[in-house]
Amino acid sequence: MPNTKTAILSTSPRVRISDVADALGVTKGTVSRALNDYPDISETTRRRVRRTAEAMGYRPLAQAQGIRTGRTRTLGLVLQTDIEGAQRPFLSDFLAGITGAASAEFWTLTVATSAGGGEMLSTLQRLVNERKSDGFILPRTLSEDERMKLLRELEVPFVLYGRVADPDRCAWFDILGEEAMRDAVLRLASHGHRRIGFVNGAAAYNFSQLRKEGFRAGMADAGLAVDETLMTGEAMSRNAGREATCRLLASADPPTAIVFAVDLAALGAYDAARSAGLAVGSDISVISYDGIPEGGWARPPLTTFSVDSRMAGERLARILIRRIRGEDPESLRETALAELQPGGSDGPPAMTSEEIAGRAAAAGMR
Amino acid sequence: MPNTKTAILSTSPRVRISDVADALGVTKGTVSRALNDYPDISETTRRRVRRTAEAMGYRPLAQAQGIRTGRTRTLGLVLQTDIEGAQRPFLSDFLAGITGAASAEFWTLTVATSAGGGEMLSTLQRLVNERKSDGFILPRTLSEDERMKLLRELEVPFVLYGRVADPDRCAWFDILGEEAMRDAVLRLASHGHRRIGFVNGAAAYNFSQLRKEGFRAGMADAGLAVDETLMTGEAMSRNAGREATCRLLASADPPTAIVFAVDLAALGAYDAARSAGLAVGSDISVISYDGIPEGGWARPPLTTFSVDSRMAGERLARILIRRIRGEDPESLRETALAELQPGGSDGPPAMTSEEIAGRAAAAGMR
DNA sequence: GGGCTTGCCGAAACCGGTTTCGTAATCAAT
DNA sequence: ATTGATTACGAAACCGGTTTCGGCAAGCCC
Repeated sequence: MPNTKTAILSTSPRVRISDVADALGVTKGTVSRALNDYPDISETTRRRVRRTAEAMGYRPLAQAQGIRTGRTRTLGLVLQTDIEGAQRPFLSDFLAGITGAASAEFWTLTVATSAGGGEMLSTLQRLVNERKSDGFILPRTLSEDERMKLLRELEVPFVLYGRVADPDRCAWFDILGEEAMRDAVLRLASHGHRRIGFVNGAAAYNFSQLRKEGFRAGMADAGLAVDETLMTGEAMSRNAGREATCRLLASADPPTAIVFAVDLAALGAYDAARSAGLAVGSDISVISYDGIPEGGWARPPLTTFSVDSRMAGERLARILIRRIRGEDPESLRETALAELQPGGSDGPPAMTSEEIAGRAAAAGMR
Repeated sequence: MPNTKTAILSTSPRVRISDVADALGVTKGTVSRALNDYPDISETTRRRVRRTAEAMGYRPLAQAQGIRTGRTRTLGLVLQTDIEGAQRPFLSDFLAGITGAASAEFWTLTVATSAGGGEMLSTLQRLVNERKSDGFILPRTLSEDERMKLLRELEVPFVLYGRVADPDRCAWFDILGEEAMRDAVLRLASHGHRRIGFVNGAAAYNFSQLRKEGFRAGMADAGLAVDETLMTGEAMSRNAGREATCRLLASADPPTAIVFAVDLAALGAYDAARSAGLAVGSDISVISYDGIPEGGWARPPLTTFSVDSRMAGERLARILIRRIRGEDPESLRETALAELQPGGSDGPPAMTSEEIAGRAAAAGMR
């Protein structure tokens, strides 16, 4: 009866697979197969191995497994840093969500950044090539997303934060922004608004298409006609939001309420309203989407549909892990709703469209 | 003459060390030693190996190296997510700095998060144990930093973002916040202010001690006496800043200017000033520190000393890499200055201390 | 010219795992 | 009882590197 050491009570040096094997009197191959659910291991042995491994605190070294399997239980996230503010406020929560869910299954997160789109692709390549990541979370899905194309080609698993028109081999998680936009319109309509404008985000993002559709759906549900002159977009920053608002206010028959696809842009509406001498929340109503903290500090606080970034990170991580483990992407598509966070930026219209036009003209917006 | 393949023109599969060795007609041991500067390789061979490896696009697989060497060219960063807003605005830039500098030397970044301090320590342990990180960047240095103690004990390299009293085996990078506080006082004094208050951050952070000293140094340089009743602290959020400001305004002989250690707190001063009917920038002057974007949107824009987080990330990454490579920590200590970003929140005093006291009393602050 | 270094490299062990292959033992079928 | 298939595991190769060890050849000294 050889090999009957009982090396329990592991000190600081790592417990290796051979330690577990020795303690059980089997070979490390057996331990490995038992832990990885190979079919040629008896149920009895599997249980014995499981128990002892657990008791000894054995955790396989991901990088050692990786040299044979090619996988190291690592998620990848490449952030694009040249885009306007966008992900800033959420980033911390988003990362917390991802790493929280990942570490629960003993996975980790590798983060990289890139400036331009080209650099983005080469960064993905590099991470794949150096096996620093088994798959990727792709935030900010574009309608035509080259990251997606590349990873499909390389046959590297990924999950989108956002949806996409061509769903071939795509897993995703997304917040139903279109529902929020729809609800925003209905809420404004119930306040009594009939002329409602829409300021969208950049058209390159897939979410912009969806939110626009949601706005239209809301208008239809409310029995209101969409005035195409009150639809504008490409507003991803506070400044762009201010300019877009000024354009709407300067129109012949300005809106009494505006729905924004992006909070940052909605904050610009505050600046524009101040210039025109209009009070946000009464003279002009604003509802937006994102739930950034600055919205809560604004006066009046911004009414917005807030997104739980931490939950998004968690669910994305879990989906990606299942995807990497080989599950069918078609079955890995989840969505959630944004949550209305009522502020003081919307209410019954205190002014008519004509009166607003007058104020705007007086402020020299026309 | 065996082994004379010339497997140039690598296709998609990785170039392995054995490919390089075969191409040169040497063993992989020789290639490895040549690339890692072993002394027992002739200069001629070393150059030949270098050139061929480069030409073939060979990059060693970090995880494969790691199983023998224990190191995988990976930096670690553990973010604490339960603390108020603090790092939010900078995080994206900070990460961009770290990963930019890291990837330039073919290193990567592993990010983890933790809620409490205890979880923080176990997360560090886990990353070290699973060899997911060769060393750590520790942001937000505390005066008594347990992370530091743990890593010292485990003999894992780290670099502080911030300085610390006990510099034993510590490398660091820091912004000289005390200099900024000093300059802030001098600027206010040159405006003509003589009663200047100070609102510090949380005392647990080492930077708070330093910034307080900087404030005192500035007062001394300006020939002004420090009134201890005008010194307060623990203001890390907008709300806390508002409350601290109210306390100062409610004092018998309130300040005409306040220096803040943290931008977020300074924004709270805007709220307090509004409540008291005081105009920031004239009735009451404010200068702060951090350079968060919200400061620029405030009205008037916040005068602040801004920190280049991207540069901080870059330098921290470079220092940590050198530290991991074995350089002496004593030689790895760098600092930089914050840069004054003038806004409209400071200027010559438009009111006396008595007048301010009157306004505060009228607003019911007393 | 013989012994002793020294420089330089090949051979092989090693790191901590996974996976293939072969085979002893068990079981079912003839 | 013999055969054939199955089960369950040991032995060993393997992944892509690093590091130790040993030995050949050239250089040095006397």
